Amino acid sequence: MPNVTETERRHRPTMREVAALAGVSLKTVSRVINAEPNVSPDLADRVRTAIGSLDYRQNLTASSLRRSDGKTSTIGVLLENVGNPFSSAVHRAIEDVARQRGVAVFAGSLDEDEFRERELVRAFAARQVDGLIIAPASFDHRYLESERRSGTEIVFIDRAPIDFDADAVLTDNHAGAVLGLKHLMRAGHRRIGFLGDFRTIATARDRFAGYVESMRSIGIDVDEQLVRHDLHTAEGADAAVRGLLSCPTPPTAIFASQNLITIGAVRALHETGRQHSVALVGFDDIALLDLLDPGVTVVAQNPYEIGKQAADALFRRLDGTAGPSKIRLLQAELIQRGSGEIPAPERL
Amino acid sequence: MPNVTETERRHRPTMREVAALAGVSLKTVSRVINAEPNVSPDLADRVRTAIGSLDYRQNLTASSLRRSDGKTSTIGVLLENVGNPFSSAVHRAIEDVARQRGVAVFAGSLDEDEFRERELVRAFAARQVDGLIIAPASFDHRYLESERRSGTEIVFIDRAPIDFDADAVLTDNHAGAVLGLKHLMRAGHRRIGFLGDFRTIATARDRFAGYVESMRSIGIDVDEQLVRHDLHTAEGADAAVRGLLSCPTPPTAIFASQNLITIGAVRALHETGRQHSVALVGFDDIALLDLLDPGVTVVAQNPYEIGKQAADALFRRLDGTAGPSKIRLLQAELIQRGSGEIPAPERL
DNA sequence: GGTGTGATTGACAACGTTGTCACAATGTTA
DNA sequence: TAACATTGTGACAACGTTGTCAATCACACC
Repeated sequence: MPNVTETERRHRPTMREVAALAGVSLKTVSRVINAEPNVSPDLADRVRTAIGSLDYRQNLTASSLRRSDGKTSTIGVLLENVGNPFSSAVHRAIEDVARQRGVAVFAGSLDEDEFRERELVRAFAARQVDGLIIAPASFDHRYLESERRSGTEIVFIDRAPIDFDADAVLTDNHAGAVLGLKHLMRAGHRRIGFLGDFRTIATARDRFAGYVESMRSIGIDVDEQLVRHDLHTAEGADAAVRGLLSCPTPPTAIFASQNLITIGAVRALHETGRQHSVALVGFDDIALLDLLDPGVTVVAQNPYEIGKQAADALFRRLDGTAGPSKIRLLQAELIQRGSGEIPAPERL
Repeated sequence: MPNVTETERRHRPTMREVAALAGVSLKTVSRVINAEPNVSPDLADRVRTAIGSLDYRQNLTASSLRRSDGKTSTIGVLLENVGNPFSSAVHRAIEDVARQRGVAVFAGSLDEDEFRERELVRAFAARQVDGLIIAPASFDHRYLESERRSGTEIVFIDRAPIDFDADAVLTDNHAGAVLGLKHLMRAGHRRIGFLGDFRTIATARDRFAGYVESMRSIGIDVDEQLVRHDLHTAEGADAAVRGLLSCPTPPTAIFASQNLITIGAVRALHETGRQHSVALVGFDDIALLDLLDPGVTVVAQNPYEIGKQAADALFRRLDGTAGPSKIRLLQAELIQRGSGEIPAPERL
């Protein structure tokens, strides 16, 4: 086969070429492609034949530019990190819903970076997405007003919108933390360590608030020595747990409030041989936690459900549903596997 | 604040409006936005002020429609499943490379479905992506010729292109399997079970070929009783391992040739209490495998590196690099953690 | 036969942008 | 001073498509 020349190479067949080959007008081709009524069967056949022989593909960007509704059948998803298990489960759920509607999905990672968030919103908006699903890294979402004014629907996930009115699908982090802590307390624990993510993150603050409230509810004031904030990696959590365990009066149980933190905590407990004596409850489920010894008890969010509900909410808006914005609050679930049921040692 | 009316709502400001406000021509606005030379500073300032006060955003779809190169700064990524750890690590790597170039990334899951692959290629092509990175589910890639003819660059990952000439980034699955099996053999194992994915998948066949060759190399013909193909889920693998273990002459070691299969195998071994007596080597690494007891020895691919090299290759082509297509073959790495070092029992 | 109705078809403009070109103003050279 | 290059600017067409509208045709009705 001879080399394709540059001119041949760059060119996708256009409607005009299909029209010429079929011997009809441009508009008739458009009608066939968009399945508009009132095209005679023989012309339609000729058009379809021409489409087949040229291997014509519609240019959706030109189409949506011209269309009156301007819809591109494209949405953008902004996640913490497309590579982490939580985000990617959310992503998959959104894709499943979008797929049924022929909607393509842009995805991007924020890495807790506000600047990156705005950059991605801008990049997706410039590509005329119909809607955005955002797990925000920023703390002031007023900048999104101008996107919405221009017709982009927006749904928040995981973290609530701030100074901005929009639909959201969230987990009740406060209640989730309380669930985990009450469980540890039922096993007799009173000295419970808390491992938290960056306090700039609203969900981290909510989980800490749940911890504080649970402790207070049994008349215990929070002991600062048992609290480690601003952890964000497994390594940081590992070090934090080693620190807690070497306190003069170490905790008898640990509440690890995020998945990477749970991994770090598990590692520290295993490596110091304390996994059977110090109780542990994590937040967020991860594969294989059930196969550890002991299995790790967690308060599990349902990331797939978050993604699904967010996508449903977004498409409902895109279908024209009006009405006040709605926050959907999902409840986390306690999964008992052993580590959270380790009883507190006898009181001294 | 009064309600935004429908007309206000749908409308993004256009260059025309910016031009009117700044008192210049459309083309001058275009020049400022594209940083073309030869615009007087004061006009440029007026344009920038107008852009700011209208909160104008360029419409990239219109721009790329008009541009001579037709580039959209958008690529599409087709993965097994955006929600699984391997795919999502690849995805993240691609995003990181794309980000540096201001390129947005579409992602989609194939779930081993050829039809879905074609559907997604079509969906992304209709949106005028500049390039595609594909972990294919199909077995004949000639249908992609027409995409490439129209200027879309294509790079394959994980699985080689078939009847189609394109760049690819692959792991040497055959060598990887040999690596794992030789390791088990060094620990004295001769009866080694094999757990394989669908044989329709080329990588699964390669890994099995590595198993067969390794066994033959020490003079052992493959015992069909020790081989279980066409597993695709953890549950299937779990059942398969239970089956293997209840053979009259069960294997002393197991090679689990994929990540979900490894999870199922680990589960079966733990639940039957054989995790310390039957050796196990898995293919693909997963978080927490190191914390199990025993830790799970694996032959690890490097999904991030696959994604990174694929994106690099794609952008090199998009930058105009010609030349014959190139297959990059990455080597898998053995990570010893305990399960693969369990010695074979004394010969009878 | 005149008129209305609906189906079929195409010419044309427009979506928001950039490429091309023409033109005026200014500076530079012989 | 004439000729010419350079800079700055805008008018216009075009990218590939769809919305609008008008024209044509067949048919049915009074």
